Amino acid sequence: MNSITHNNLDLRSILSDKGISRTNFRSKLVYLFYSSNRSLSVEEILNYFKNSVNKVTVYRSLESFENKGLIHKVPDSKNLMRYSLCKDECSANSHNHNHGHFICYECNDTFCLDSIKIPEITTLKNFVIKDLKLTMEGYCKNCNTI
Amino acid sequence: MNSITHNNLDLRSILSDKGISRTNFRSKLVYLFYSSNRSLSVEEILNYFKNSVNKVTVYRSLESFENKGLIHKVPDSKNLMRYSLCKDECSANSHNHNHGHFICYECNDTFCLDSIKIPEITTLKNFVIKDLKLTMEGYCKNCNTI
DNA sequence: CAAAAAAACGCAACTAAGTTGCATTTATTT
DNA sequence: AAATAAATGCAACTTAGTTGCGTTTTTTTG
Repeated sequence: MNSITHNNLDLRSILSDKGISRTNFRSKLVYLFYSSNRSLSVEEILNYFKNSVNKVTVYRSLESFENKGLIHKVPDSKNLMRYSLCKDECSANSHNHNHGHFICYECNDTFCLDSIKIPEITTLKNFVIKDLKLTMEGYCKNCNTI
Repeated sequence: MNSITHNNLDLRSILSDKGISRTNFRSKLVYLFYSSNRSLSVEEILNYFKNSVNKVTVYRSLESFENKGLIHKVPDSKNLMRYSLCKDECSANSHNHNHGHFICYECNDTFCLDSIKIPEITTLKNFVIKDLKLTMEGYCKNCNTI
């Protein structure tokens, strides 16, 4: 029992492949991201692990995951940070998130909206764009009770 | 000397028109927004007023300005909140920010990019979009030293 | 495989942004 | 001008996130 899988993915080899140390906690954390398939906040992660892990470890693991191109940050308008799995085209050197995010006010879930392409920015002469985010907030398809 | 003007705008009547109390501090704050014509953080506002105003007052004034459709928040990826003047089409009931923002890593200034229109979102069935933000970060035309 | 090196971990203490309650002052309404 | 409503300042608090350091775990290397 030395491998954790999800949809035929060996999650522990994902850590190795990305150059992330395969500690007990990090293996469980990457499994949590893949199996829940939703964005997570630090608070949610701490609740999930029922305080069996220190918040410092969570912050440092998320930082490492982000640096190695495994997850990316999605800040919401209330200044709460959420973390979401990257698509394949992300790596340590370049995050490519050319799609929108939707954050639900009710359930706090984040949806990566691949269908919404962000237009190429060609009108910004002499600006160097390092990061680009299209963020929507409101009520998602599950929480929209109108 | 009972009016503060900027580019023929009577800034104090702007407060009255929006239904915001015309206190000493709020008059100065709205003048600061119009005259600097850039986004501001709470820290920058406190520095500008050299601690002659309490941070609680700053937060509550900004909250009031936002509720009345005078300014809007622009969160950056480091979870630092910035505040920026609204365009005319904003009111207490609806903020319409159908344009992108650019935040400079170097000078922290925020640029409202009216030239970049955000495409209409038509593909999100059963999602209720309450807020939409296109945010870019990098180096602005003044700080881009390449 | 064992030793050495590097990285991750937990703890405690800290920082910084933002909030709350309440008494006082200032603005607005009548 | 008096009554009412809103804004302000203060102190204390909350919450997210950070830092330093000694210990444990993982990875590298011979």
